[in-house]
Order: sequence, then structure tokens, then C-alpha cells
Amino acid sequence: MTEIDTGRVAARPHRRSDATRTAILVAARERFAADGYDRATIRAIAKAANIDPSMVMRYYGSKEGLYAAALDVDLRLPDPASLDPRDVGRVLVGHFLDLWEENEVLSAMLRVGATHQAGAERMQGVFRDQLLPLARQVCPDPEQAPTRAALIASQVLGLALTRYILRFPPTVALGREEIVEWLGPTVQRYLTAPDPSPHP
Amino acid sequence: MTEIDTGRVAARPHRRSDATRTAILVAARERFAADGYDRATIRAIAKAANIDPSMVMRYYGSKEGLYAAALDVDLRLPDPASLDPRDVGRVLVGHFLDLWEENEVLSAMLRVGATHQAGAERMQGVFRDQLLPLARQVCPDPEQAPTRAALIASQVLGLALTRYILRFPPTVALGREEIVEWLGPTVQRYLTAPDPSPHP
DNA sequence: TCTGTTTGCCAACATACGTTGGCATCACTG
DNA sequence: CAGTGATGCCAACGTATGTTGGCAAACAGA
Repeated sequence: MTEIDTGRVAARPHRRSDATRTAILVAARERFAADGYDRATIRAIAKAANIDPSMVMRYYGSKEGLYAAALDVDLRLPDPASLDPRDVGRVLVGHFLDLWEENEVLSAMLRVGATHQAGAERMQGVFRDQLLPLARQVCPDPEQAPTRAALIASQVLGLALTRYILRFPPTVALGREEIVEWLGPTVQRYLTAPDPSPHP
Repeated sequence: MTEIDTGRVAARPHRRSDATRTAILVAARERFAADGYDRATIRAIAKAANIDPSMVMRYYGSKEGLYAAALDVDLRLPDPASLDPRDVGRVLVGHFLDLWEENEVLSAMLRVGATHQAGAERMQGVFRDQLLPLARQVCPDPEQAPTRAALIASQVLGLALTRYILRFPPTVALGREEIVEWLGPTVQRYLTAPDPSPHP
């Protein structure tokens, strides 16, 4: 009911409240990233956006609606066809690092995903719609793509968890290049290596 | 005030309330693991333990105190001296999988650590006091132990995150042996491989 | 048996939360 | 300039939370 457009086709409704709306989204990402779902209260978000809590309800319907509007993620994964196949691992790791440093959306998604069902499903969606297709395109047997994409997710999310959420000191101290050199080959192997043979 | 012993040295105070006390701890782990810190309410924990919420306060002082009492973790890491050095990676991965399946303490710690400061510090403590010493003992240059232990933590926690918390379907579908064969070599490399050389 | 402590529950507190409805004010359309 | 909708704030609702104090019953030691 709040999202009907103002009459014209769909081109730039140009609502006077757009500034407020985006201020709310920015503050929401900030609070979700710092505190997770439950402690990121609508009142705190509103205060950070310098508006009244009731505006959040008017523009986004509910806290769940706000979460849904604030946290959609486009990983902007590179097209693997344009890459040296032996470099994919390193490039991916570097790309993910850039994404995590660039803004707090991913931190917010991870913090919320850890305790909130909708957040976990949101992350499953990002995985399924963005990382998995890339794996299907690159890895030798497309039937293994889900497994391989999941392994990559485990390593990349694990690094983000220890570096940006739990803030393990040695992980925080690592430089970008070090991380790329350590994790790149791992991701490369998960993506392109033949099945690991059972141990003797 | 609640934890003074009953007079004797320290040998078995034998309080009649011990059953209640452990029931509270069990219920607390259960709720923390399922809901994280904020949504695991003292009332819900008390209901799961079939006692009154005020008992939780009496025996553990506060919700923070309950968390501190409920979630201490002993990883029981194997002594690397007793292992074939080329098997350490696989053994460690298998051991961590057993720990995660064995009970819900680690799930609780991870869910709480993602949104709660004290939880994150608790995980840092486990890392520092248990995983890092093992790395110091095994990896070639002990000065690199923090980095290498942190890398292992990132991979192992990342798997746990995607498998037990976010429940990515492909990760959940993996069998124990598959995980060991995929992650074992990764952990082995993080632990014992020479520095990765910068890419040309 | 009498006395003091422990165990447990009940009722209540202060606070914080998401959410709602009403009422001004501003901007635009006719 | 009149009027209609959008924008914003205020006050309040119902509910839930962590936490507290008091009181009854069960137990332990003399």
C-alpha cells in the first residue's frame, strides 16, 4: 500500500521523501551490521537517520519489510569467461575482499543470518542465484557445481566471519595480498580440481 | 554471592539444587544454539528447564552470568606429536566435525558470537588458548603460528557456519568423508605449507 | 523436635520494544 | 487562492524483557 507509484509509468516517481527513505536504509544497514537483527531497534535506526520511528513503519511497513528493503546484495561476480582459468581463485578472493571492505551490507547480512531465519534464507538466495551459476560455468562437471560453490562459500564466509565479525586479531592483521595468496589456491582447488581421492 | 562454597575445602558441595542447576545449563545451551543471545530469553530457558525464571537469576546472577557458565568449550584437540604429520589436516577436520555434531555448544557459541560482544571474545579465547598452541607446535616457523591457526579457523568455522547455522543445502548434504577429503588438504596446507609465493 | 538455611514459585517492577492513529505542516495541482 | 495529498512528529497502545523481593514448603543440623 505504501509502494504504489505516483501516476506516471514507472520512471522516477520523484517523491519528496526519497532523501528520508534512503537515510533510513543507510542507517538500517549500519545498525544491522553493527548489532544484528534484534538489537538493531527501529528506534535506534530512526535516531541514526534523524527521523521519527513511525516514518520507518510508514515507508517500509514493518521491521521485516525494512530488513528486506535494506539488504539486497549484488555480488557483481566477474564473468569467468574473461579470466585466465588458472587465476579464477585469486580473482574471486580479491573480489570478495573488496566487497566486504566496500560497505557494510555483507556484514549486516551475515550478522542477521546467524540468528534470524529470514536472514539465513537471504544468504541462501545470494549463494544460489549468484555464486552457484558461476561455479556451474567454470567447474569441470556441472553436476558438482553445488558442492564446489558451497565449499567456496564456506572458505570465503569463514574468512569474513573471523575477520569482520569475530575480529580474530591474526585475521584482522592480514593484508589483502596475503589473504589472496593463501585463499586463492584453496578456492581454485574447490572450483577446478578433480575429486579428492579417498585417503589410503 | 551465590557461589560461595559450603564450608569444606572444595570437594563436592553437594547442593540439593544441582539437578536444577544443570537443567538450566542444558536448556540454556539449547536455546542459545537455536536462537542466539537476544531471542534466547530467560523465560524461555526457564520453561525448557521446568523451573521458574527467578531461579536462573538466583543461581547465575544475570543473563550474562548464565551465558558465561553455560558456554565453556574444550575442543579436546589431539596431540599432534602422536599423529602422522601428513595426516594432521584430515584428522583435525574430522575432529571438528565430531565436535559440532556431538552437542550444541559450538552452535550456541557461534550464534551468540555473531551478534554479542562477549560471545565473540569467548570465541577468540578458545582460538587463542586451544587452536593456536597446536599450530605453534606443528607449523614450521612458530612465528607464523597465529596466521596459520587463523586460516584454519576461517575454513573450519566457515564450514560450520554454512552447514549448521545458515544450512546451505549443498553443504548440509555433504557426507563426513567428503568434507574430510575436501577440507583436509586445505587445513594441511594452511598448517604446514611454505609461504605462498606472490603471484607472477 | 526446634532452628536456620536452602529451594522454589508468585507477583511485580521498570524498561524497552514494534506498532498505530491523530494532528499539524509543507508542497503541489486546479 | 483553495484544496488535496504527502511528509513528519507526538503520544500512546499492548506486549515482552531482565530483574527483584517476599513468602511457603522442604530439608539439614542441633
